[in-house]
Amino acid sequence: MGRRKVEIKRIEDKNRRQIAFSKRRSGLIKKARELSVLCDVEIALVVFSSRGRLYEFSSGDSLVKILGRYSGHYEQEPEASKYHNKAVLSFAEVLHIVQSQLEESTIEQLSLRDLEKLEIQLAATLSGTRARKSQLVRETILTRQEKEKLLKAENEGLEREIAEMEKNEDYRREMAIALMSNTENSGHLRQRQTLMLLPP
Amino acid sequence: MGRRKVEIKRIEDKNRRQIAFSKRRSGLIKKARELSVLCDVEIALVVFSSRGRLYEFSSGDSLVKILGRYSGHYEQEPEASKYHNKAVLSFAEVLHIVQSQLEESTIEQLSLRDLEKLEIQLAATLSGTRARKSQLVRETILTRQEKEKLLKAENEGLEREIAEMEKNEDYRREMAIALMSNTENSGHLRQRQTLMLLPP
DNA sequence: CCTCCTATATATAAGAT
DNA sequence: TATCTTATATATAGGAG
Repeated sequence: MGRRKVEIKRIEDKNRRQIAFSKRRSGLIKKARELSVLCDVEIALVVFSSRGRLYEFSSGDSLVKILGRYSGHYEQEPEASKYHNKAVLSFAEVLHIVQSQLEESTIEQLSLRDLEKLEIQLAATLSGTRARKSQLVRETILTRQEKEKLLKAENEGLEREIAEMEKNEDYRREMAIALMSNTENSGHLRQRQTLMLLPP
Repeated sequence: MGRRKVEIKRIEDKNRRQIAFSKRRSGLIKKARELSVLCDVEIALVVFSSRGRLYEFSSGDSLVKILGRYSGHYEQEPEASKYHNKAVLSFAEVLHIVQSQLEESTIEQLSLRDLEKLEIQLAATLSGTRARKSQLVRETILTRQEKEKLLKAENEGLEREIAEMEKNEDYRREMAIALMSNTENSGHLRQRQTLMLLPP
């Protein structure tokens, strides 16, 4: 698009590369914005320069919404939903670990803006792992036995989660959202849900 | 860039919007790929169509690498560093855990189980940032105008979430649970919760 | 939803400031 | 490095299949 055609391969000249980066980065972000506005869609774009600088664009109102759509996407994947159970297996455990790391330290001191950046990046990263996972899931076949084992473990995990939820008002909603994306059609959940809905 | 100039605002005609989405989406992804190749940088791009489909591009060699750059970025932020350090440390810890769990493998080679562990941890970290964010929001002094704006946006988001959920029986109860646990300080939610709890 | 077509609108490579 | 200029390369709107 310039005076001459450029091959799409790494630009070796450092100077030219930097100029191209600057121009194309802003062009890319502009395009992303246009697409999100014109077509009313959510877009998250993150660019890391080779020197570690971060550039980003997000159409995002709230990440909750984006993630909601995201899980919606996978929830509708029939193949994958069968196996999502697995993810719940260690959720409570891991959540506990991560929270104990983050809670105490300085996540508390981050600004809203910083938190949002963090969210965007986590979401982008997450989407990468999930995409890869669904690909794997399509290729994977689990035996019935394995499934049963997982279900059992999952129920144990859920009990812990619920216990935790009841301890911490602030996290309930987040937990539920997180759970939502991992518990789709799990029949063994219904009973527990019913208990929640119809407390004594 | 076509037969006529197009204003950058939501395309109301559904058909034209869909066509523009398809064309521009592929154009955007192409541009992202070109930028990452030409300038040798990491890029993550995620696009959610309004109907929940997911499109993405990632230059990502490995997530680990991207995460590494992420922490590098924040470690090098001079002004914010005193606040970021701790958080970055925590994040780095998480990263370390992930890495030690996965040992020598790259993300491309991870097992389903490992990917899910990674996903879980990311999701958990995200939930931590979101929880912290909503706390911050609550603590922040907002003008009445700002509050109204937020509530309106939130309700709109909720309406969409609910619309999506109503397509799927299995999620109703989970959402009800999630909403239930936030009844306390969100008056604007109550009405909707009732609807959720007592479906037609 | 694609692909192909064509006329135009945009993006951008070089160069200059 | 940021901006402006200009020639050219690309992207894409509208239409047809």
